[in-house]
Amino acid sequence: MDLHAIKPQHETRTRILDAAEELFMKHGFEGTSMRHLTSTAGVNLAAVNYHFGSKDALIEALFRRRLDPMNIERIAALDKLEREAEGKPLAPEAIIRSFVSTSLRMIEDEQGGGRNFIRLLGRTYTDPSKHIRALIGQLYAPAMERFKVAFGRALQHMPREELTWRLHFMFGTLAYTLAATDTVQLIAGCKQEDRYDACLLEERLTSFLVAGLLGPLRCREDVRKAA
Amino acid sequence: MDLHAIKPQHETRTRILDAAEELFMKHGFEGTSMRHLTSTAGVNLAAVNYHFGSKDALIEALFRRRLDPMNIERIAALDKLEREAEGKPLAPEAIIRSFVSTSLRMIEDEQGGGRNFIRLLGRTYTDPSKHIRALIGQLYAPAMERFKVAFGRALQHMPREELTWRLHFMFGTLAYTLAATDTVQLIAGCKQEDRYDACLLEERLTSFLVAGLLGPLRCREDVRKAA
DNA sequence: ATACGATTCAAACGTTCGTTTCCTACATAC
DNA sequence: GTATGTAGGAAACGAACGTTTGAATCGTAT
Repeated sequence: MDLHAIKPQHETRTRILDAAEELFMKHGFEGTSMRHLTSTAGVNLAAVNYHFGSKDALIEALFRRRLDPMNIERIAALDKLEREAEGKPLAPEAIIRSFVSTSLRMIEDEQGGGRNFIRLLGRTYTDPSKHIRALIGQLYAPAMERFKVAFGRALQHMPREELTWRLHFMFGTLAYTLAATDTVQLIAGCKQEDRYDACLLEERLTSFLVAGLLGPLRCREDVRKAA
Repeated sequence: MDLHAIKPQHETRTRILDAAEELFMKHGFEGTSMRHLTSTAGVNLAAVNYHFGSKDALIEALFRRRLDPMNIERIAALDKLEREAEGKPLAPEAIIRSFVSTSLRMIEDEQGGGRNFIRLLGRTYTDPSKHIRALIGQLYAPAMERFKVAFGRALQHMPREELTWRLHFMFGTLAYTLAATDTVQLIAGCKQEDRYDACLLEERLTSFLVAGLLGPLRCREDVRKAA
């Protein structure tokens, strides 16, 4: 339990988590067998159950490892924004950026498994398993609450209900963008080169989200008339 | 092979497809076993392999049954728009509507399994399996090409590359919205009542997408400066 | 009545799944 | 030295998987 023993102590766990990110991203949770997973990680078949307890517990540990620091970072970025604004309302674009860039920067993490995780995460928002969706929702809850309040303050003229929906759409756009880093082919004709240019992607995505969030409100009559 | 024999002939197939939509949506492809599927459908375990050949072939048939008519309907709606416009460029909002409303109207299909299918479809755009994503892409290809051209004509000032990305974002927003009809809780505080009001949802989603699509372009300098 | 193709059925196929067991290896503490 | 607790490894567990088989059943045409 001494300090100089810590690294080898956790090495197996880390190898398992890294392999899990890669394989769960490639083949899904149910599509990845423990045998495939442990042999990719270069550990014994029993290692997952020894270190994590079960496959489900491994999945939970996998998301906690990345998501908790990510959301802490997001909240810190928002805190910094608000400190600098000194009480003045924040620009919606700045709030969006502080949320989005945390995810996008991880896409460029080539050597670390960040990119694998991000794609996996984007897809898991709509995972079939209620249990997994609940886990993700729970891990996101603190940051989400914080950002909802911030957007509410920045857009005081917008009805709360409308805001909730627009945040939902924004969140969905981000999730899909993260998950579909190679589904771009669906909308054929995309150049390969800038697919992973996270900086350019952040600009494109941000301006889309800002426009969507600030788009003109429709009054009830408009809605009824269109129906 | 006579006409009066057709209904019972296809009843088992239909029962299987309906049950598959429900269970694949609830538990995913790999999470749904043939035993669970066939017992839910009220048919024999061997029926799937007899009528479809394999589980994979069933998945393909499932998507073809709904997606082909949907895309035909979409293209027809676009044709009608262009006929009525008599050569004048179409309003982007009208194009968006003709794509989106086909999906959203199916959400309200309670008794038919339309809602199940739509949620399943929205999630499958980012399915782990390359094979399945390729299938979806192939089934969408004709309609997608058609809509890309229509948007290109409606937005001649927009660089093709930018347009491609915005269509990608729009498609993602729609996909997530369809898939996450109960993940709305992530952005907590949503009223239950209007969750499935497809008409209201269409208005909200359309105005978000229109705003995002038409949002201000950023010139290269803006992008660089922000980086 | 008989023959025949299409469909349904119970049972079994071999494989793979997540998990567990039990043994060994190796530290550190006494 | 011996004891002790942590980690790795080989083998096996029972259960569940997708698929196949061969016989039974049905409706229809001869």
